[in-house]
Amino acid sequence: MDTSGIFAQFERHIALDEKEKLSIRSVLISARLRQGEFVETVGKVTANFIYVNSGCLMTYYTDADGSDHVIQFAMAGWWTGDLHSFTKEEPSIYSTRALADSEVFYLPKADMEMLLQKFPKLERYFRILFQNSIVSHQYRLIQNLSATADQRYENFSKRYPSLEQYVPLKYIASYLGITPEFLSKIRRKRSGH
Amino acid sequence: MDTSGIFAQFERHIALDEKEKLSIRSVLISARLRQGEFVETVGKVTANFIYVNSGCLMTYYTDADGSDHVIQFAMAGWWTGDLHSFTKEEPSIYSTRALADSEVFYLPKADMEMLLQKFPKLERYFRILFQNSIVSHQYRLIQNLSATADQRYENFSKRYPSLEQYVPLKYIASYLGITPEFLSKIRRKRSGH
DNA sequence: ATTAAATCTTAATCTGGTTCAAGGTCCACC
DNA sequence: GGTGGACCTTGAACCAGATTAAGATTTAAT
Repeated sequence: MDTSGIFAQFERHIALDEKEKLSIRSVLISARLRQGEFVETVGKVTANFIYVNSGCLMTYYTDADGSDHVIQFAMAGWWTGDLHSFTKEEPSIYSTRALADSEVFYLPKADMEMLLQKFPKLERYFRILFQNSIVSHQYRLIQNLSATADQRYENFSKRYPSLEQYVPLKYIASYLGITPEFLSKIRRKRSGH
Repeated sequence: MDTSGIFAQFERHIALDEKEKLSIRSVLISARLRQGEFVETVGKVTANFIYVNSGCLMTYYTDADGSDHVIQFAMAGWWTGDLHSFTKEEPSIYSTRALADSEVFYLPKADMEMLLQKFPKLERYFRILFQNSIVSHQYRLIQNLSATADQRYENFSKRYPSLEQYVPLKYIASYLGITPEFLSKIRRKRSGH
């Protein structure tokens, strides 16, 4: 599978020489996912950090009532997975699945740790990645605390216009923290009457 | 000011020798804050990453209506600040202030970058710190999406028992995403009738 | 092509939580 | 020791969004 995308991603924050790329390439596991296919399931330890090369993945939490709550969508160029399970090696409370046919690279935990030891600049890469991710999480939190469903939907559409193609509305509703029915109402109002 | 706490914190994830500690100590700026004092205010660029040595700080967002929404509390041993403003050097949308008399260390951005260059193991420290922070943020997001105010309050009390001493209830309500009035109602129900 | 399943919409009703307004409590400060 | 101010509580009216149930539309499998 083509690794130019993932290296372009690394090189947004750090420089890599051929030797380093070779090491990284040698541990990445490429996989093709069919739409709907599960990557991680509740109860199993997350063995890999996941890079989305193409397509779109979704990570969600299923509560006691059986309702799903979307934590994040991951498009091409994003990393995803359950960091809690991955870090602590405890069973995951989330599920991750493909929303469209997708190509991903798995980075197994042991290999990731090896790479981090061997190339400290990768620590820098992931430090920056996670730092930015915190900013996004805080932004979303603020949105949920202070904006109406209507405003949240508008911001979501602006922020992730491409997602509305891939993603069924019910998952967008879930991401926004509302029901599909209410999103439907919002959309009708928005579209004129 | 006593730096043993902050180094103990570093050493939870990385080992530091005396030379490294000296470098770090030489750039940390210690400060004492009075209860209520502002550390960062809306509209100004966040110049420092902030370590809380003792006491308790709070970071919050003030929306268009003038309501405050608490993003995080930071107790002794925690780092805090507006990572967006700090990273991008854009005006902060958050305020940070002391909830009790507190001691903090400021780590100015330029010094932090210098330290990260000089001691790559600090990249590792902050990578782990941020990685864990993402897990917490996701946990809170899930709570807000799937649990009732009642459950959220219960979980908060269990998770941060010490905070209920420092923190006025109205800020806990804000953190939970409800009004003080409704928190009051929840507390009454909880305490018998 | 046909059917079944998943998704999206509509409308009526209901509820968790807000808003508004008032009163009570606990300080700090002159 | 009283007065002002921040905080907490209470209750009534209200609303954003949930729930329930039904129908309409799209998608995918046979």
